[in-house]
Amino acid sequence: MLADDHRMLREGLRRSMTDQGFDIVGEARDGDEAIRLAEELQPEVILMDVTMPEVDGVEATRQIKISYPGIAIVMLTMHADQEVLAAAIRAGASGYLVKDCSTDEIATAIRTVVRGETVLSPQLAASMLEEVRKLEEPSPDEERVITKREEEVLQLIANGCSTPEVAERLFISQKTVKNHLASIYQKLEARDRTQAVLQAVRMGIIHLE
Amino acid sequence: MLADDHRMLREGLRRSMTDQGFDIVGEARDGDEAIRLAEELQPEVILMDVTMPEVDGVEATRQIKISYPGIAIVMLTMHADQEVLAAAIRAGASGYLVKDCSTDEIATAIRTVVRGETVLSPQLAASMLEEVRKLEEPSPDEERVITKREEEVLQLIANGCSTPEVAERLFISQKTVKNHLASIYQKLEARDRTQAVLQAVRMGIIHLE
DNA sequence: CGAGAAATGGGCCGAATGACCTATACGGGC
DNA sequence: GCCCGTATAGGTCATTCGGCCCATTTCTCG
Repeated sequence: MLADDHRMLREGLRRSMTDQGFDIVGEARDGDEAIRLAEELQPEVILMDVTMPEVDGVEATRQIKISYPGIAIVMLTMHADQEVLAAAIRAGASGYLVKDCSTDEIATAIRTVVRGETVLSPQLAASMLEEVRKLEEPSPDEERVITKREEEVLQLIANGCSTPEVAERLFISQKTVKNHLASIYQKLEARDRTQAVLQAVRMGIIHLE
Repeated sequence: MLADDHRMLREGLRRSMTDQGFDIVGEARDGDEAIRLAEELQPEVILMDVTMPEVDGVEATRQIKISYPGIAIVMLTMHADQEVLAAAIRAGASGYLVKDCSTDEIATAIRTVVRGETVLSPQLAASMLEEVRKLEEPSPDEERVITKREEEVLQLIANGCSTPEVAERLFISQKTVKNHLASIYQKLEARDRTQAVLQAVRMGIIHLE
């Protein structure tokens, strides 16, 4: 079964999947219709676009999987987006392909998911890995709140240095360290070094070693 | 090409993959041999066990992919392990299957990876998602080092309380709070509250709100 | 050229902090 | 019954910490 809001894409998919030996039992133009048709037609596999009017593909997937866990759902998307990918698989999707893949690839994916396996486009597998890898730097830093020097001070404090030790390592006086800290407290709305460091970790400014 | 240190498994794979229409051009018994044979035979796909003598499958994958990015490598493993999965895909593996999957599933996986896509066993896709989801609770707490009371103190400190405030909230004296902190410092090898809280966060004892 | 930010530094002060010592009470386990 | 860990609490002390006042230099940007 197909679920996509673009007629041209649906027709293209229908033709190529039919050529590949699949039967298209129905087509939905939005998430609501996908849910209704899935119930009515009980397809083996649904090729579902992520972005659709009314109800998006992820939500439709969630609802269909609740009622009919046996229906395998392959999400199609225009762009490799880790967030959406995670949401889609959490919703129960068995596959996630970017739309520029070949009809052969889609056919292979369908054959894969009906066997209970999961298929990801390579770009998405990569981006998923990125997400796993970066447990740090979650924020691309909309704007640099903390200056370079302040960041150095913060990092040293996080690494276990006291004020005198930071001063020693940076070759500045304790007073300057305190001044930097005071500035940091203001910017991070912290009232002591502990809160400042925690806030900095949350914001991805500094990293736990 | 096959790479596995168990003869029985290699022979089983060779037979079933041959039945599925694939040609097995070579078999390796360890990671070193896999690297040498991959270079010599230039297989389209390698089915590679993760655990092998000499050089493990992940490292062999990395080295083969550096020299021959065109060779697709499907990792086989006994257990669903997120860490290894991440390492494997970072090393360049195109697929990651648990060994209890059917020969049909392996065949489908091979056909999928030669098309440039990525295949994950559903258990692994699930565990990968878990890893993404749980940005907290990374350690299952091998043993409870910190007592319940100490944990309460730590969490309050992490939430921004000073010693007097912790005392107030827990209805104990400041002195007791300090005693708990001193005990915590010993156990976490920290010398101040900042280090204690950071260490506790690293160990998953407390959570950033 | 002047405004403003960043980085450096000083002094003062009260509160918080951490190290060191002690002590009592309540559990459970050997 | 005794030991040990946990939780409670006290005291002393030097150090650190953070708030508040201030200043100088350098640099960039408009």
